[in-house]
Amino acid sequence: MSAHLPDVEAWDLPDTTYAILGLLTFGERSGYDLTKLVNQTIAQFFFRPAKSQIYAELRRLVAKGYATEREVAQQVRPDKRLYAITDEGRGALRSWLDSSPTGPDTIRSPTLLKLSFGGLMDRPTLVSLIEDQRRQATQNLACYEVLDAQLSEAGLMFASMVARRGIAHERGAIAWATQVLEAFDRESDAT
Amino acid sequence: MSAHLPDVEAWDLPDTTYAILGLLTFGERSGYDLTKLVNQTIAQFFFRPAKSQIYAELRRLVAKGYATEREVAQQVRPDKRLYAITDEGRGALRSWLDSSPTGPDTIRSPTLLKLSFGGLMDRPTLVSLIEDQRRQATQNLACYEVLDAQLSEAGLMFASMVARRGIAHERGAIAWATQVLEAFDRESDAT
DNA sequence: GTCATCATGTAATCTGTTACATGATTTC
DNA sequence: GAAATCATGTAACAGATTACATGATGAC
Repeated sequence: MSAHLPDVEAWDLPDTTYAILGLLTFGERSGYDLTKLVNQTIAQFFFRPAKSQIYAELRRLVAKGYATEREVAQQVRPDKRLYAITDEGRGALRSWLDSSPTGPDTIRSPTLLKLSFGGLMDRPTLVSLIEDQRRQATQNLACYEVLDAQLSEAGLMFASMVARRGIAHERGAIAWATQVLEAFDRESDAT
Repeated sequence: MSAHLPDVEAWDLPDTTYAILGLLTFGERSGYDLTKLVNQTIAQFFFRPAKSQIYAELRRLVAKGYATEREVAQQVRPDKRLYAITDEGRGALRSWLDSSPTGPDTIRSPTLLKLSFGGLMDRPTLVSLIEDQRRQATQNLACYEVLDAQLSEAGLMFASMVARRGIAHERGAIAWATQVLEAFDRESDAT
């Protein structure tokens, strides 16, 4: 029974797939175009798939019927394949966007991992580990702030919100690093 | 020439490997023990390898000479293999800890990814996306705070520092979410 | 002229996740 | 006695990174 129901099915693809699908809503693109896009968009800061993966996702989108592929011959540049989102694809994207719950954020922090074993490090190394972290966060913060200003100005509200999450993140990192460094200072004094 | 120099070689293993190696400094453990350890230690919050990966890393550590393996027969429980760090392993761990630069933090945030395509969502869905995020962050914050208190009390300074990074992170998330929700409110009013 | 960069991608590898297996022991 | 948990892992698969390839064009 219910053989004519549209397959309820698989919106359970990896996030990466939907990211690419989402970018295709901006228009027909090649794998190369998309690679540049992800490296330029804010997507960059919290999500940066390798290009070979982008190509893999494009193949999958076509297989699923979420995008169409068409070959374009070029004389001076290598031939390319352009991908365009289909109505099916738009539908899938929408239902992913609407789906809930959304997965939790995950952080990979080599710094925190090293710090966990801080007992095995000597003090100067530890201090520079945290100082590096703070320096990096300070730089990132500056980038995000410039970006946010540009995006706001351009009226790209959502992109700007994402950039602001970056700002919040880096401020948190800086405050934390400062606190940790102070703790080290106090400890040294107490010796 | 220089055939007798000790292989300068590979401290360029994945962080996961060093994480396991680091845990082995607490003593001889089985894969099962380590699995529990990573799920209990603070490591949990920013780093949570699957157990099958832990077993894979243990095999690699043995192959590298960074750990030794010994089989222990048990009658009532299944037999097990215990792994112990070697001096070589301690050396490798140290040089990883001391090495710099440390890789940058990376964040995977499905919420931010969805928000990037916020233009395709309707307002209520967007709002609940952010509200969910804030709710989640609030819960995490509570966990971290309890944890930090316990760790501080126990004198586990480094673990406590890591927990505090979690606290900073979640506070940032909450502040950001609040700001975004206010922006949505203002927008609705302005209609 | 050499080297970087644009413009397109594929192939090989490796990391990480989910699913599978198994037998004893406690819990309800 | 059925269901959950302890205790120990392996196997299969999927996601992601790095390395490889190729030819033009612009920079120095």
